[in-house]
Amino acid sequence: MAERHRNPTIIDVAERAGVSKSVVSRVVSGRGSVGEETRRRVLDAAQDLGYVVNAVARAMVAHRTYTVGVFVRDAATPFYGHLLTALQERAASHGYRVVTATGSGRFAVADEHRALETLVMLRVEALIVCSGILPAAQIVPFAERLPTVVAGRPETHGSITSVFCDEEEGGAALADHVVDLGHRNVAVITVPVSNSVTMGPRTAAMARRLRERGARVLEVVGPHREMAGGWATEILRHPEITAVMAPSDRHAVAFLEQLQLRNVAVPQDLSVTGYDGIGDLVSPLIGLTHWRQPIELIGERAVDTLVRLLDGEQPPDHHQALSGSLVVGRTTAPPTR
Amino acid sequence: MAERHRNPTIIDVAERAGVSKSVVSRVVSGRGSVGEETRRRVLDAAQDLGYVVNAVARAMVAHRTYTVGVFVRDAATPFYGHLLTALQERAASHGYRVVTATGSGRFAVADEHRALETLVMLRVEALIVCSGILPAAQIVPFAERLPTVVAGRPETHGSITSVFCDEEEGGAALADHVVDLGHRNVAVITVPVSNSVTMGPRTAAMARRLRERGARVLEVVGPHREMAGGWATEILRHPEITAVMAPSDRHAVAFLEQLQLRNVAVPQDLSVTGYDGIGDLVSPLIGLTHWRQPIELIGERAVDTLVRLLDGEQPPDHHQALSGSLVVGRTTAPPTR
DNA sequence: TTGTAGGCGTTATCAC
DNA sequence: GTGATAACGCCTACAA
Repeated sequence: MAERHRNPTIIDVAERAGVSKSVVSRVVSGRGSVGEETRRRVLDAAQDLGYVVNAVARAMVAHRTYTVGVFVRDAATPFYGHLLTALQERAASHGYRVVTATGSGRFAVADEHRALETLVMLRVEALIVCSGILPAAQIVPFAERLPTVVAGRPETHGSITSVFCDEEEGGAALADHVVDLGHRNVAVITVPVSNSVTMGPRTAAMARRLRERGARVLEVVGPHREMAGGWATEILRHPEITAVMAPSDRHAVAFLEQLQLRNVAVPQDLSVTGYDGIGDLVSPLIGLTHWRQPIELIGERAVDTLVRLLDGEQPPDHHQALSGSLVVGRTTAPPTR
Repeated sequence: MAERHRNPTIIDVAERAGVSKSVVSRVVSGRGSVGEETRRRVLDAAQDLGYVVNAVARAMVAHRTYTVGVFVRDAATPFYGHLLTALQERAASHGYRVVTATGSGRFAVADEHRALETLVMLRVEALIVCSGILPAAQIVPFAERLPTVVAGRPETHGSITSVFCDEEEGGAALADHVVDLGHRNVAVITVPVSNSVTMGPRTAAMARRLRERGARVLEVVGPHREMAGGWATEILRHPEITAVMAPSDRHAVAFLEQLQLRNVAVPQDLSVTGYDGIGDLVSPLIGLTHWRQPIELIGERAVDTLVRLLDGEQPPDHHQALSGSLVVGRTTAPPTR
C-alpha cells in the first residue's frame, strides 16, 4: 500500500552523468541546447538507471497535463465502447492522453457527478461527456470551468458544446422507409426522454413522421430490453400491425428473439427496424434494417472541437448534428396483409 | 493550448477563510484536527471559490497516485470492453482510479510498448495488461518495475502474475461436446499462437482433444474473420465433415454468415461452435453453442490480485486459471450423415 | 488548535 | 553550453 521503491529522478541521472540536473532536464524535455557529448552521457546514465520522466512533476510546474477526461456511461456497451476508442485515438493524434471515468450503467446521477469531479481533481484540461442520462444542468458547472464537449447525444443546451447524430433525421428516415414499403399500421417501441435523451427523441421522431405520412401508430412504452416479452404480447394483439420500429439494434434483437419464440416470421409477418449500426449486431446473419450512426466521426469531431476550444478558438458550430445513413437489411419488406 | 484560467489553491482558500494553508490542507484531506468553527469557514470559502483538490500536487508529495494503469488492446471489442468495465469497477471499489491506454487493434508491438511507458510516466502504481499479442518479454521489464498483472490471457511466464480463463479446459470441453454428439469428422479453424495467445492454445486444444477421442480433424488456418469465405470454400470441399469449431464467437458468426449465403443449414448440414460468450452475439436469436469465459470474474480477480501485490502480500496463485462454462445452443446437433 | 518551514521532481529564468 | 535557484500546490513534522 505504501509508496513503491522510489523511481530515479533527474537528480539521480545528473549525478551519474556528472552534470547538473538542469542539463538533464533539457535533454529529456528536448528544450534548450546541450553539447552533443554531454547529451550522450546523460542519455546513457538515464538508460542505466531506467529513468522515465515523471509526468506528475512535469504537470505541476507546466500547469498542463496534456490529458483530457472522458466520462462514459458504460464502456461495456458497443456504442460507448466504440466511441471511447474513437475518442482515444483522435486525442492521441493531437498529443493528448485520455483518462476515463466509467459508470457501469447502474450509476446514479450523484455518482456520475462524483466521477466528473474526480477528473477535475486529476486536472484534465478538458472534458468529454458521453452519457445519455446525465442532465445538462449537472454538466453546466463543469463546462463553465473547463472546455467541455458532450458527445453522442443531442444536447442543445445553450452553454454546452456538443457533437451528435441527428436523431430527428434518423428516426424520420427510418419511418419513411417503413411507409415507403407500404406499411400503414406500425408499432413504435418508445422510450421516454427521461430514460434516454437519445432514444427518446429518436422514437418520438419515428412516431411523428409515421403519422405525418398517414400511418396509424401504436406506441408501446419499452425503455428496457428485458421487457421485450411484454411488447410482443401487446403488439401481437393487434393483427393489423405489419411493422415494428425499435429504439435500438439491441432492443430490436431482443424483440426478434421473442418473435422467434412465438413463431412469427420476419419480415413476412412483421417487419422490424433497429437503430445504431454499431458492433456485432450488424451481422448480415441477422440482416437487421437500421439507421447507422457515424460513431467514428462523432468521436473525431468531438475531439477536434475540444482541441479548438483548448486553443482558445471558437468551434465552427456550437451544436454539430451529424448525418447517419439508412442500412436496409432483410428484416423489412412490404406488408403481406 | 496554454494553461487554463488558474484553479483556486489551498492558499486562495486560506486567505478567504483567514487561516493558514495548513489548516485548509487538514480540512480538505481530513487529517489532523481542526476547530469546528474554523472547519466551517474553510469549507464555505472552498465552496465559494469552487476549490477542488489538485490530485497532481497531492501525488507529488505523497508519492502515491492511487491510480492503476490498464492497457487494453482494443476497447471496441466486446471482450476487452467488458473486461475494462469490470476492472474499472473493481479498482474503484478498492479506492483506485484507472487510467487507460488503448490501442486500436492495429497497433504494432512498438506502440504498445510506448503506451505502457506513458502509463509509467503518469506514475500509475500498478499495471494491468490486457493484450493477446504483446509478448511476455516486452512485459517483464515493466513487471520488474511495478506490480503487474496480465489479465485475460494464459500467461505462464515465471516472473509475471496472471489471471485468465483456462483455454485448454475450454477447448477440450467444447471438443468433448462435439464428439459426444457423435461427430467423427470435424474441422477446426485454428489460429497460430503468434497471432493470438488465447485463440492459439484454445484451437490447438480443440484439435488435440478431438483426435484423442478418435475423430478426424481438418485444420483450417484462419486468423482473421475476413477470411471466412475461404474457410467455407475449403471446408465444404470435404463433405464428410459434419461439425466446425471456430476460435471465437465472432469468427463463428462470420462463418455462419458464409454458410447462410451458400444455403448450408445449421445444425442440420453442419454443426458450429463459438467461444467467449461475451456481448451481443450470445443472443438466443443466433443460439450459438459456445464456451463462456467468466469475464467479470477475471476482472475482479485481476484487480484483487493487484491490490494484494500493492499491499506487499503474496497473491494466492501466481497464475490463476479460472473455469468457464459450456453453453449449448441451437447450432450444434448430432450429425445427420 | 493553529502556523511555519521545508520538500516532492520538474521546468524556466537567470547569471556565468 | 552549463549551473544555481525559484516556483508549482500540497502534505507533514515541528513549533507556538
